[in-house]
Amino acid sequence: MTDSAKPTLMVVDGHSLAYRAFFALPVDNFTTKDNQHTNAIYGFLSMLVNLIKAEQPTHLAIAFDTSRHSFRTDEYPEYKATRSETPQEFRGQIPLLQDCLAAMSIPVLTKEGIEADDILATLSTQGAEQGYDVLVVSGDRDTIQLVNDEITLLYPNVQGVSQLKRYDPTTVQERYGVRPEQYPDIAALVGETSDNLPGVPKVGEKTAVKWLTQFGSLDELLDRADEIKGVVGGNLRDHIDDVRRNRKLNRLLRDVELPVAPADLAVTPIDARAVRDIFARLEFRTLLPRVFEAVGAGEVADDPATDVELPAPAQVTPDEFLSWVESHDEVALRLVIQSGAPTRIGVAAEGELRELDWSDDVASALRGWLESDRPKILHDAKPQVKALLRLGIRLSGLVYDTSLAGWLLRPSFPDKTLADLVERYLGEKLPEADPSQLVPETEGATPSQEAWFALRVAAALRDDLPESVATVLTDIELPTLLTLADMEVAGVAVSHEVLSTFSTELATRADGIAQEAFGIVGREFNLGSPKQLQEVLFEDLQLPKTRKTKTGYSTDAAVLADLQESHPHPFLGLLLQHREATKLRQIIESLDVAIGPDHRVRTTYVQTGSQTGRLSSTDPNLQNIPVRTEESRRIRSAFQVGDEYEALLTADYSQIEMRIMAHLSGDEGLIEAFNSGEDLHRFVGARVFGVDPADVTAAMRTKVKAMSYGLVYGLSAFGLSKQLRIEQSEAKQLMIEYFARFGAVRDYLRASVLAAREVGYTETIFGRRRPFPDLASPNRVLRENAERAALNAPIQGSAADIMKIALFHIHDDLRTEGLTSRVLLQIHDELVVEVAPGEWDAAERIVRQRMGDAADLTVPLDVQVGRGQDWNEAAH
DNA sequence: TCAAGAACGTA
DNA sequence: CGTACGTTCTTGAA
Repeated sequence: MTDSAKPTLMVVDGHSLAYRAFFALPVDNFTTKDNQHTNAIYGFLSMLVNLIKAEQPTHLAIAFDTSRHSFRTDEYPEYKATRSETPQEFRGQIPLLQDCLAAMSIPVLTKEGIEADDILATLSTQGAEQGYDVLVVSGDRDTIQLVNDEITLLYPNVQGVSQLKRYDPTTVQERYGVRPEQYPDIAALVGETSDNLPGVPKVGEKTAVKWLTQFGSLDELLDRADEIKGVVGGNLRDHIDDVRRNRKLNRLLRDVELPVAPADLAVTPIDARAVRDIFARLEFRTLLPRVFEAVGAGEVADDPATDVELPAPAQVTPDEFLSWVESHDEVALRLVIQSGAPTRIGVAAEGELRELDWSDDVASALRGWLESDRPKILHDAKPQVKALLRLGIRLSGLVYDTSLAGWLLRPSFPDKTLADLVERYLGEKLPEADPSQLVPETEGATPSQEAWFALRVAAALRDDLPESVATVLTDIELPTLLTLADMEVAGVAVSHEVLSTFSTELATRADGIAQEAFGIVGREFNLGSPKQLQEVLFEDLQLPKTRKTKTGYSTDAAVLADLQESHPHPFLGLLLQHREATKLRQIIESLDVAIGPDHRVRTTYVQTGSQTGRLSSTDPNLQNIPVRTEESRRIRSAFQVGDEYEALLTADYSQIEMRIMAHLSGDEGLIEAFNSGEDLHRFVGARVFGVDPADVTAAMRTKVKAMSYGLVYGLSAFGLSKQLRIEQSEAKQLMIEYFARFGAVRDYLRASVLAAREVGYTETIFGRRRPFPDLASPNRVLRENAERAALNAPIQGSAADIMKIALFHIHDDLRTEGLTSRVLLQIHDELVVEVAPGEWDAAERIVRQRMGDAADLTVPLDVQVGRGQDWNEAAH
């Protein structure tokens, strides 16, 4: 251990150690879901954490090479020339590693034309002179020359980076037989293959050490080279120039000009929030606590303060509560909800808190205020709005929802809870009771205290939210929230009878199929197990191996269809049928159990559930009810008009994304297509294939349709060919022809991604933003994924904006016109409305008008409306 | 008990 | 090697 009286300076060669980690750790275990390799980052950080813990450095820096080019390559172009290109998968990790280090407040040092080891040499020399114990951590043997009484080298073993060997002057002497400063002489004689520095032939470490001991120094040896006898003597004389060159190149620079001195490298507190963010992005879970432990809890700069002084809630009477809230312009409100009903209410404004238990008296005292436009700030308002709705109270004056604001600011990183936001935007800790303890040690925050936190988070978010995004919150998301609350409370009537009949049918059929399949295979097994299925397909039935997955070979529907074509086998068809039947049955079952006592199913729309601005639907998901096949639509026929209502109305936007594409790109051809009244794909097909619209064949239409939709997703020729099952060359030709007629579309898409790279985010027509840091990533896979998503985001996002605007306007119109009809479901581009007796015409008028006018585009928004007793019937 | 992966439903 | 979601099941590790 080091002398505790002296400060310890640790300097690390980031490049060489990360490179070793890169080869030591299997990449398969260290790849994020979006394909970023992280093995080098993980390995390096893991080693670093262990080092920090073991050595407790007071000063720390990591040095990196800037490029292959350095003053050494200037002098000797062949230097390191035989090294194979560092893999892209490695290089892509370096910037991310440096981001991690930045978050950990560890200085990263680089200098153009200088190698990391020269930086280490300079810093360690300075450190030793200035009275530090110095630890050099490097995987490069040249750093052995730095070792002295003050400077210790930690050098990784062959196995990797988990074990580091300590070299002080004694161990160097033992291992190499010379003093540390003589090591470069040995290396010069022996040569260094990895640096492409040839030494003297037939001279190894043994001989080199013997010579140096004999002659005392390298200069002396070279001067008296003719005294060496034999073949090696001749070799030495022949290669004297090489040896001199090697010695020159392997001397590390100790006087590099650096912007920092050892004293500037004092260990500083880490940025806990930044570390958490980047580790989450890299999907490091176990590393986080190790980092915090190594640096010591007290040294976490941003670690949320747990001892924030909370204002005390004042318990008041309902009347006092009311007069208090009425005396404040803007208050934060928090309702505690249990089993869907309020149990307690708290408010906060200007650092003061008021709260009380919920009761009928409270409800009647506060109803007026709750339903007034007096400004209210909530966190995750929807469940609270719903609880009030069930009591017949319609919350109004919702001016801010911190959950929505947090999501709008960072849609990719949903800070779900108030605690998350408090930590991120206030750097404090929201007191939470430990739910795992029956009698929690720590008291959770009271409702008014939570309101107080929400109030302050709202203030912080208002500062951070760009104006256009704030407009999206106020003009789109908040009205949408109130609409969704009504939709969720309403639910949709679903017939258990229709479902259970169908389910029984499917179960019988699936059993029959399974038995038949087992007969063919000759044994019974679990058809739902991909693993067992692979045995059957590729071993028992000897079918050719398919596309590889992480765990084996794919057996998905597309692959099975391909197999069926190339190697027809009755089992394959049965398997597909079995899958279909069991899948439908699953969906039916999950729907069936969700039916409430009033025969209605209530979903929850997650307003912060997507990165593009779309809604998502859970418990159950009503946005993925099957529709594609005739049979599966039987499930939709179970969604029926409720008692007291007359019909279901469905309304959907036709080709909304292509219309947005036409609007955003300004493509004359596409705009004409939509204004012509002609079927879009027929029109496009006519242009692309140079025929009359009437002569567009079904095949042509299919192709341009796939192309048009593919455009919105950033489709490649490869993907297009795969989907259409045509040659890649044909797909390529199709794309060429398409863009020849609709070139502005391509121009727009290119420009849009380029602009996103510049500003770092995409924007919808209405100003909703989505950040795309990866557009600048050196990792190709990551970057190209980001490019496709960035291409799609403004289009899908604008469509989502438009639908939300239409949705809440329809909702509001229905109410202001005093109608009972109500919106029940939103499925991205479709709405389902339950129409009360006698209200059909009014409802249809409102729906058509509001959907058609939701946005002012250069092309019309076309709306298809259907009517029926059930969802399936209404779709026509 | 949990997380990951495969598969598959929707727009 | 096409975007955005949620759910179900199996499997293997904890």
